[in-house]
Amino acid sequence: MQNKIRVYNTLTRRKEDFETAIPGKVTMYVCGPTVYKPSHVGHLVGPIIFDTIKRFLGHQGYQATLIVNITDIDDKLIVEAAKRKITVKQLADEITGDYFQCLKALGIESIDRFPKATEHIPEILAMISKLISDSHAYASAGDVYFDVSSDQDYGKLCNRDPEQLEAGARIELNDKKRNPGDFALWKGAKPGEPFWESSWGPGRPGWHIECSAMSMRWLGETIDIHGGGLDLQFPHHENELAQSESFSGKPFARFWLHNGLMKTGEKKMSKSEGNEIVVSELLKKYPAETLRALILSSHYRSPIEFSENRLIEVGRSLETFQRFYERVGRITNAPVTAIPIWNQGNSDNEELAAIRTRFIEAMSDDFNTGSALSVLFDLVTHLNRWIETHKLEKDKSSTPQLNILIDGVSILRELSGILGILSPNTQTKNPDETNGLVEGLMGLVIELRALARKEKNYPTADLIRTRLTSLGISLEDRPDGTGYRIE
RNA sequence: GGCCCCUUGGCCAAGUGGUAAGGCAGUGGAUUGCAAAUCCAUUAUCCCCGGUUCGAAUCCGGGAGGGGCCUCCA
Repeated sequence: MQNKIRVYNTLTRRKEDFETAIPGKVTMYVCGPTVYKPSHVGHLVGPIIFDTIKRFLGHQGYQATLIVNITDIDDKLIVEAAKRKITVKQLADEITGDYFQCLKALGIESIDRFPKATEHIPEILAMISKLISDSHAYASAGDVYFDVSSDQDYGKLCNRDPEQLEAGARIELNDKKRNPGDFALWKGAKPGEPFWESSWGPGRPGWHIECSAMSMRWLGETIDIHGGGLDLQFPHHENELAQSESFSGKPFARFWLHNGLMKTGEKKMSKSEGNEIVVSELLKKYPAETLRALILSSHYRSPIEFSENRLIEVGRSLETFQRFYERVGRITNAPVTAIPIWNQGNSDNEELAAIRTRFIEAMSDDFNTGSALSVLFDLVTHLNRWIETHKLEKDKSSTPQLNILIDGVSILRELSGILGILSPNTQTKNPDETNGLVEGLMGLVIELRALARKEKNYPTADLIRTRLTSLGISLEDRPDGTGYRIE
């Protein structure tokens, strides 16, 4: 029943058949944010993509579990909290709240758990202890380091020899380390810093160990999908992989998926570049679905150039769907949401079935959302053409043709739900529109204009329309009457 | 310096061996009193040079341009 899914695996650098450890189940771990500054657009790329992947896997019959961690203890948090004269906890809570709001706005509700580093200190300590006793790590003056030379495979994820890594020679010099490439599992606390007690003295976890500990705690020693931004491939994921497999002796993740990075002005968007677009600010100006659609319009491994122009362009393309929904609503005399989603695509109509198959195949090929989205445009064009060919706007009685339209809408709702976009009525409505006053006034104006048109008083009719346009209201004379849209 | 990736129409973007999806913008047509919306049509020497092949955007080699990682980063 399940379609064959192909996935690009960073570890092997090729597309592979997607097979999970337990048939029918998928465990997914995606690296989340370090919560010290509000989320920028780049931070949401991963969540949007992996949310979409989970939706699709669910649609294909998998039972998927998705976990995204929150890094709530880290040097950057300590610095930022000190700068703002608040505690690390206060800072983490505030920024985590911002992150959750962004996720909610973007329709990301599929994440099953958000484990926090600070809530997994016992697991982290246990893991470090075992790594030390297995000679994969060593304590050194209050710190604990992972011994890179103890791992034969080190470098396999990013396809590099340890010597090449050292050749970079930009690794921080630290005489507590045996090898320059060794990385901290535990960092001894300096005076005034937050700390947890440990056998090696007071301190805090290193950056990478939390993900290993939390991934294993919630999903087991081998997970199916480990995801994150391309910039995490090294050193973060390489180190996670090394310490996890040294710890368990088992493969840490079956598939490593890395999403491309958001760029602004040719450069990667990042806090350190100082070119980041804060999501909460952006969402004041643009619907969240537009941002989501922008990200899904290209392949997840490609870099995305962010600009407001792009966002406006995508928003414009999305209007086609909203207009279509309104058009269908007028034909069926009910909101389009009243049309159920059958989720099985068992339309008798061959053309609809073929379109649906194209979508599933696009998604099955390494989650090609851009290609899948184009299928949805084709579907709407097909259905608009269907409406015109069969004059469904003029003859609204129930006919086989109308039923096929409804089949098509059901499929559109089903498929767009996988991408998490194109939901009806999600465009921000003008609040005035809901209180009935505008509606009443518009009815009056349209009636007056209809009278003028009847008398062939076109200058007056056009004056009304032009003036409304300048107010941001467009009139549309349709076969079944005049309608209006507020921009 | 090392490792990796990208380059498709005005812009964005699918497409890994059989002669180019889709979106935005533009143009022409249908429709309309005129528009809008919708539909139809239309816009590509696939960065350059060479090679492999009956056949390449797709594979190989070289070149140019751009990006990522090697340090915190989604």
